[in-house]
Amino acid sequence: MRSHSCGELSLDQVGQTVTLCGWVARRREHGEHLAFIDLRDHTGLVQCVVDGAAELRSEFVVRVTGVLRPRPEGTVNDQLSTGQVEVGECTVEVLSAAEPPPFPLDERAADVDETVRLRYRYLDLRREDMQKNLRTRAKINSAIRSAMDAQDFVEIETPMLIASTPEGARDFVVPARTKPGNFYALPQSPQLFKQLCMVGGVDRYYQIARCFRDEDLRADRQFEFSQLDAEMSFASQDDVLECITRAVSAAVEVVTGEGIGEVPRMTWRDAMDRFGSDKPDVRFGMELTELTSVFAKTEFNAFKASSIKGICHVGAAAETSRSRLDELTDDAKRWGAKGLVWMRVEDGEAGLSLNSPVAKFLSEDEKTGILDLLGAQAGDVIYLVADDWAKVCHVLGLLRLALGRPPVNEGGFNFLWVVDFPLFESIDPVTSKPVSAHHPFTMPHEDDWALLDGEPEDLLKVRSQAYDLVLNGWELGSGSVRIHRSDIQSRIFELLGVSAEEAALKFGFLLDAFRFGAPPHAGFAFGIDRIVALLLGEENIREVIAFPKTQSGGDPLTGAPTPIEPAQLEELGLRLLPQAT
RNA sequence: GGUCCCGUGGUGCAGCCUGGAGUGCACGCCGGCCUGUCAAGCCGGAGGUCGCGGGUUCAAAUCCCGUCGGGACCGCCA
Repeated sequence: MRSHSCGELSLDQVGQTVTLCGWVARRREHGEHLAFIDLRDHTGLVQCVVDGAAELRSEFVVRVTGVLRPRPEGTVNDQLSTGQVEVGECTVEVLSAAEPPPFPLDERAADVDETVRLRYRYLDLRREDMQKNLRTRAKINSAIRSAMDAQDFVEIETPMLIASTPEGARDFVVPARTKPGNFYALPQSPQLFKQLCMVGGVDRYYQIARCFRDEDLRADRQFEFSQLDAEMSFASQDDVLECITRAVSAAVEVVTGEGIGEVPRMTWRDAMDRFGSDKPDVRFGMELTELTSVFAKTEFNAFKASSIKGICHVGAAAETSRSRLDELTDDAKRWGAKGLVWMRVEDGEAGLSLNSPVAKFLSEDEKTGILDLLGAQAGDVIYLVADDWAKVCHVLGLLRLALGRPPVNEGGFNFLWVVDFPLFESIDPVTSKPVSAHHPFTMPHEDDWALLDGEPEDLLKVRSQAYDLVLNGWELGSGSVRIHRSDIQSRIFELLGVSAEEAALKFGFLLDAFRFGAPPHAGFAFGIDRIVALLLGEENIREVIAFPKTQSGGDPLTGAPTPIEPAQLEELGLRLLPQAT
């Protein structure tokens, strides 16, 4: 049907008769007998010179046959990769007429209401940006698969219709026609199946898996998403990090032409202390500074707290108005702080001085301590939060991002392994049982096994062999060394307050499997949508998903979700509640 | 569950604060002119339930309340 693609044409093919197929991207008429058509396919644009174009309109699908020739002197277009040439002596066959598109299919589409783009996603996808994103995603998937194959991982597909488990995120649920009143769940991840693969002697498993979580959507979260899911037998944490780093490196190489070297590591504790986040964006400084000891004997009631930290926004005093400071204070309160103390650093008669509503409550030693530890200079703005350690880190971490985070496409690709996550994230105030930070099959750090028999506060100090991969402040994925010893697993369930009966009910098949000879194993999973978005400089994963959903979980193109017929409900043994109709 | 922002011809915006005739700009669309343009140019034209509902008012795109849709975020996402 065609001899060439539009974007591949260059001076090399001059003189050849070419047949091209594509869409009319633009038409420039110069009277009855001269017009220019920009013909577009997935490879790009090329200019066709035609004898009148009255019958052609935007987005008509045409086949053009003509002779490729150099453009006349002075008409070369440097903006276009095919700008040296044009197709002349054209005959044009209309393969499909088209209505005018509802929005411009060029770079201006970036400003169009996203709902409109999604309603006409098939038009949106014709755009160069979207073509690039889809094709880059495909290449990244391919590179990741190659990297995993080369490391002897076996690609295995796991079921999409599985048993629901109460742990973790809210499940998407599918009614079972053959067993009315029962339900399948869509997998939140293939977690249990990949561990069963290890028991099954697979040794190394991987899959680019579709996963489903019925939780509120965000710029970096959809109901359904893809992850590289992997699991290794007879492997340590270091083995996993090395293998995953190779896959990530292959993905990066698709976009930058270069792989990544060793990925730096940071402990969870350091990440929280210095950046106030378990997924620190290390593209910029403004680190949290520990100030608790400065206020050990303070007279200022608001600072009589177990933890005080501060951040210094260098040189920001001039640009930070009083109303902006009030906004930031409101933000801090929304994030859970009791308040936010701000201080403008100014030149005073005797060195630096602090301009702040609370300055009068602070001693000279305290003021000096703040300035010294933060290394503040005149013109800086200092923010302080006092509360318990976790709250202080959380609030200042969010404040740091609000004040200093660079645009998504700046600062390069700063991968980071965050290691030594705590095994338990908190003690439930009602049951006084610890709550798993990762999942209950995560292996505690060997050095901390003794703490498992200690007091509740000791439990919170237990580190796990769990690790996250972070890129520019986005959590790309997480993994852990799994518990393969039944004595340790029993102890963890005991601590979590999960009875043997309950464990058997929820995870019995896995625990059964482990009784038949489970190899030590460890694994990881990272989000494809996220890594592709970041590598392409997109701040929203919808830009790298062909048919994404809106924040409320709808699809403007198909109208999903929709009601179903009463007969369908009947067959499934379901009846709707009055408020659902 | 919560906070904030947005909604005006097909598209992007201005108008709203300070109420006074659907007013304006750019693109697109339709028609005409135009033989070297490339977001072609020039001339003319069509195109509107100001998201929806209610309230205040002599009068509402504009003020108030509610609601729907979209977006960002907190919670949530083992």
